[in-house]
Amino acid sequence: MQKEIKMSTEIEKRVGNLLNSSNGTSSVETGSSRSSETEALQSKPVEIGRGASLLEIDTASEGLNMELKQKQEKMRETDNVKAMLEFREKLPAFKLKSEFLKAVAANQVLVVSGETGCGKTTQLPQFILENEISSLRGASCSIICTQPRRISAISVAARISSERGEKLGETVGYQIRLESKRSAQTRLLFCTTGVLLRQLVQDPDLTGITHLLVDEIHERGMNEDFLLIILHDLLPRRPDLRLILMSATINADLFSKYFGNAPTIHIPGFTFPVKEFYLENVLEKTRYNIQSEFENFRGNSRRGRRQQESRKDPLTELFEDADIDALFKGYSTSTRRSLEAWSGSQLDLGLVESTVEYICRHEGSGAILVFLTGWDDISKLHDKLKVNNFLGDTNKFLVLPLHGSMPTINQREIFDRPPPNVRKIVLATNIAESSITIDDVVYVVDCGKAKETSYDALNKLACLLPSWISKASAHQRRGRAGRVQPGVCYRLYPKMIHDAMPQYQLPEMLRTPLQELCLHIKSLQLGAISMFLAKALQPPDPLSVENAIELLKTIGALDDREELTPLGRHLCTLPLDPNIGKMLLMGSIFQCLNPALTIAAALAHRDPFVLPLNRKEEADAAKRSFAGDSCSDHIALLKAFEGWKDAKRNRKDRTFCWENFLSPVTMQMMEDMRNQFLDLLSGIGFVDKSQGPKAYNQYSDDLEMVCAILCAGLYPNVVQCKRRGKRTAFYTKEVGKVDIHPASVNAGVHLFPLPYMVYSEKVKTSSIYIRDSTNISDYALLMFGGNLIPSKSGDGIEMLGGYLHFSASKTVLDLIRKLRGELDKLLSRKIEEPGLDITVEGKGVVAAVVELLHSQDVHYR
DNA sequence: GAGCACTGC
Repeated sequence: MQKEIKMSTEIEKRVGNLLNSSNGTSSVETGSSRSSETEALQSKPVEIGRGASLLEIDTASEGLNMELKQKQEKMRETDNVKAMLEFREKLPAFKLKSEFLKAVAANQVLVVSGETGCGKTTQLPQFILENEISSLRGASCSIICTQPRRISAISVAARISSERGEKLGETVGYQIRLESKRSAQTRLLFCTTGVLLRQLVQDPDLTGITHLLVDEIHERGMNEDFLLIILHDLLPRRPDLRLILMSATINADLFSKYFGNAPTIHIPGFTFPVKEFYLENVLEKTRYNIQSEFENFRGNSRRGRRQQESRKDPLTELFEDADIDALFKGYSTSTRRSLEAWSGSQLDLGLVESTVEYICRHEGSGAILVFLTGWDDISKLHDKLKVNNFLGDTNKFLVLPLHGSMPTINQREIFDRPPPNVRKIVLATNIAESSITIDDVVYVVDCGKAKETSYDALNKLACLLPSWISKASAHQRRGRAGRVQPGVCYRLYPKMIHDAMPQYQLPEMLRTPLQELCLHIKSLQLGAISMFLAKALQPPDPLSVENAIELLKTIGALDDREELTPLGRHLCTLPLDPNIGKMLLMGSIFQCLNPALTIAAALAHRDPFVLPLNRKEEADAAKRSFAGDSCSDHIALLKAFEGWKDAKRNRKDRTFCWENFLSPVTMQMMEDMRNQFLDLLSGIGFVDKSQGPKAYNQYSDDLEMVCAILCAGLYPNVVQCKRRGKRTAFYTKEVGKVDIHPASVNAGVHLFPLPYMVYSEKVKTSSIYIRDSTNISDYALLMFGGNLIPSKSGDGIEMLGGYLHFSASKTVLDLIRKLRGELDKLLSRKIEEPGLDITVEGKGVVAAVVELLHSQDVHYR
């Protein structure tokens, strides 16, 4: 589609005059649009600073060694610590203390496997600390233990401090993003894996660290897998460093092999037994009658179903091909009929409800935890339980939804024991599998599925689809029932399906886009990206790696030789997705600092808008009112934050959040992250804090400019809006037609003032959705999008590898090319020399760009 | 005509 750009002669004249008025830029080559970012940013590396290491160690002094030892021994005599010790001695880990310490002394790498409740996380790091201190090495030891989640870093550090009879932050501390409790005396530090990875940029050899424990590696998170590759390379350079890998029992051998058959210690678990039932047993107990969704089709319902649904997962197919009558001979007719009708691809909420009802009627007291896949299931089951009210008295039940985006997420009710005779029923997603632990759960109902991300490298598409969980996850879910007493787990899928489940989930590195990881690899100077990633425990698909590198080149972070450009080096210092980092930098450069900080914080963290169960329409309206007529989810986020800041000044922030369906915790996190970004921008010279906020916000209230900055950052995430009669259809280069996500402020809007959208997230679920979007103009794209390529016919401009075409009169084209050329020159100078004041140096160019952006609405309506 | 797994710097 050729897009014609009509510019009024008046605008043409005004923009031209402004451009020509700019300092010393009269000798512009008009055809030089290719000399933009990527090329111009290649020279002059930016120094990546070296700072202090995570634990600052005093030079080991004998006096301090003795002092630490005496203090430890003195504390052991206190009643408090004695009582703690009594408890600790009952943990399975305690019996292996000396074996563990011997193994640590004798081996550089040790793998410890242990089930939940064995005490490995709280005891093993503590054993090392105690041993070092009593061996008079307390002053020089420096133990780090990484955790995948912030909460566990804090809670484990707090637990160990109290077991030692100390205050948190003395010898035991923690450090997570934007929050730490540690001191000069801290010898054992719990941090998130992400914090350690950032620290590695400044201290690649982990100088001074004596012991490193990496916990929960069986989860196969991206950070943990990444860290293991780095450590694999680091160990030969640091023969004195001790590495202890901690994993659940399941796949300890894999890690041992990766580190040259490192010795393995196993610690038995310490939880109560949990009985398990599968679908066939549950049906026998509940007598629930599963109705086939294809009951209306002629003949065999299963065959009818198979004809209806073309592509199914192999597990579901496996069961549908099974001979039910032969396999389940001993079972009742009604169970067999239900098994015939059961569909593995669709959750039967009636079955879930009936199982919950069965537990309430026939089992003893104790909370029920139901694992479901998402918001929809939780909402529907919640309504069903409330409406059907199967046990008459609603006061006897406390039904609580537990979903990361629901406003109830921070309520204490979830953890509190309900009053006697009241049964707590928690309807949860995967969040209750490892992030949130509810102690009093005795019954688990597991639907066997979870929404899982995957990455389609061919279409460069992230997917979020419900799929069967792994045996490891099923085991973990079951274990949630046995924390305080023996429990029961009701699995709402046949045993046959369970037996066919994959042993483990695919590692995150194989399920996610890799651009942020690739940038991190470059910043740590770990060599060629694909060579480095090939060394992983399970290396990602080369095509995924290629896609990530290509994207980094497109946005100008890497050059043709895959080396960091000056822009790329700046992006390395920002803990953000490269596109969002670029948006932030561009915002600070073009005088939109406050909006850029806010939008970057909102996109990097979770969505501050909560999704309440019953007041969806109101929540939707609140979001739309923030967006006004901007046609932008990003502007809605910005306005919501600004409103919150105002409310906070008047101490009305709680009410403001409640009325506008915002999460107070997320808003606070956004504010803290903004401050961190501001510090980092100041560190690399883009912001001079002594200048005050006004110095960087000249265009912060200029909507066109803010949207242009979004375009600069989010490119090449561009959507074409095409009019189809009274509606608009949306297309991307990679996957063709897409839909606006129904939660977007742009959903249901039929006509847009401007011809393009930029977005930060595109996810395939039931359809391919653009989750957040901002409507932008041709001029925003021409000034801040990708490089301008002359079209083959010579009378236009192309972008996005020829996907977008623009045509205009020769004078207009020349003006656009000239202006863009000047803008790119200014930008590269600024990026090489962040202190440069573009309001002085590039006054004319910037003014001309602003003029052009403001004229955008004259040509599309 | 429709929908929002979960972490982390």
